[in-house]
Amino acid sequence: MEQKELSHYLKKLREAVRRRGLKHSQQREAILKVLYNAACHLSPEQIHQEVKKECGSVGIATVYRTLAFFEQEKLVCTIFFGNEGKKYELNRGGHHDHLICIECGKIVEFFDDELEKLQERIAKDAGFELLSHQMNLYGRCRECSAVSCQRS
Amino acid sequence: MEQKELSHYLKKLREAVRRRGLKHSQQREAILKVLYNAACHLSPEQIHQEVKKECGSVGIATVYRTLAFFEQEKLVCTIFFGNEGKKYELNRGGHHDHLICIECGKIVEFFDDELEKLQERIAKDAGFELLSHQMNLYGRCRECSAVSCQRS
DNA sequence: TTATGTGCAAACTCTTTGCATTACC
DNA sequence: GGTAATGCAAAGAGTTTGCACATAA
Repeated sequence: MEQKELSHYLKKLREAVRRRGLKHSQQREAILKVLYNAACHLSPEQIHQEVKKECGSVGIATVYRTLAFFEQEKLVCTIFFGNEGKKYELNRGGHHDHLICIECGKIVEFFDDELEKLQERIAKDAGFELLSHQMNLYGRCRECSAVSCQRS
Repeated sequence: MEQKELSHYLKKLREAVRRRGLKHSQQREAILKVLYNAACHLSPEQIHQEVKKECGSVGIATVYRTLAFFEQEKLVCTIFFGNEGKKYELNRGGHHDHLICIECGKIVEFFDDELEKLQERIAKDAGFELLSHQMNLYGRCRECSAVSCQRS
């Protein structure tokens, strides 16, 4: 999948703001930048920390309000990671699912076409019109498996 | 899958209690009964309501402590339903996943062998030792799809 | 009798809301 | 200038913890 530039997402944000008759704000752009630069999925608290580095004083309330707005506008994807709660990532257009290491917390993204088709079939068989899904696979990554072998 | 009786699960509970050198308690059995009789996945608050009907005064703290214990002992399965938070169901032994209607909240359980195998393959390809997974499919059920057709 | 289990209330975490002030158009 | 956006603090929801008392072994 081709990497899009930050300006692409800033443009989408400005369009969404205009469409809804809202006003531009520095904070929304700053939060979008943080999400763009993030290597992984961030919690609201983590986003708050990052945005403060860039934008001085930013309230956590603004982070929550902005994330809710981004979610509605599909600028971000929300993922629930078990006990770790909601996390956010920039919606770069490519749907994917997650493998999560229960030892070190590493998250690996993957996409599997066969899986997507299978889900469609399952939903159809149950009479459901499928809109979205979330699949998390929990396990031990290669490194952590190796470590636990050494221990035992 | 054959339906097991309540006594089967009570026995498992008593074994777990003995194994850990703990003491029997009425509240734990009452909570187990509630889970056994539940038609669907219950939130801690719902479990609390049900247990109070049967057992007079039961603290919400006891419900949380007991659910944590049941979870460790694999007597219950925990499911995260998006914004609705953690829910619990008795572990009846048969793993399954969930289809969730975003209109009416209906939850349909399903099991698909092909899906299980596919997950194993995906995890293996990524070097993960798969321990568990959760897959939720979100969509509109047959009834709700029909209603929204009428509206439009 | 002694350790575990419980209920209650307080504490804590995460998230949302009200309101005065600031920033955008 | 008018309206939306923000920061702060307070309020809520959900969950956990401390402690005195109750209860099982």
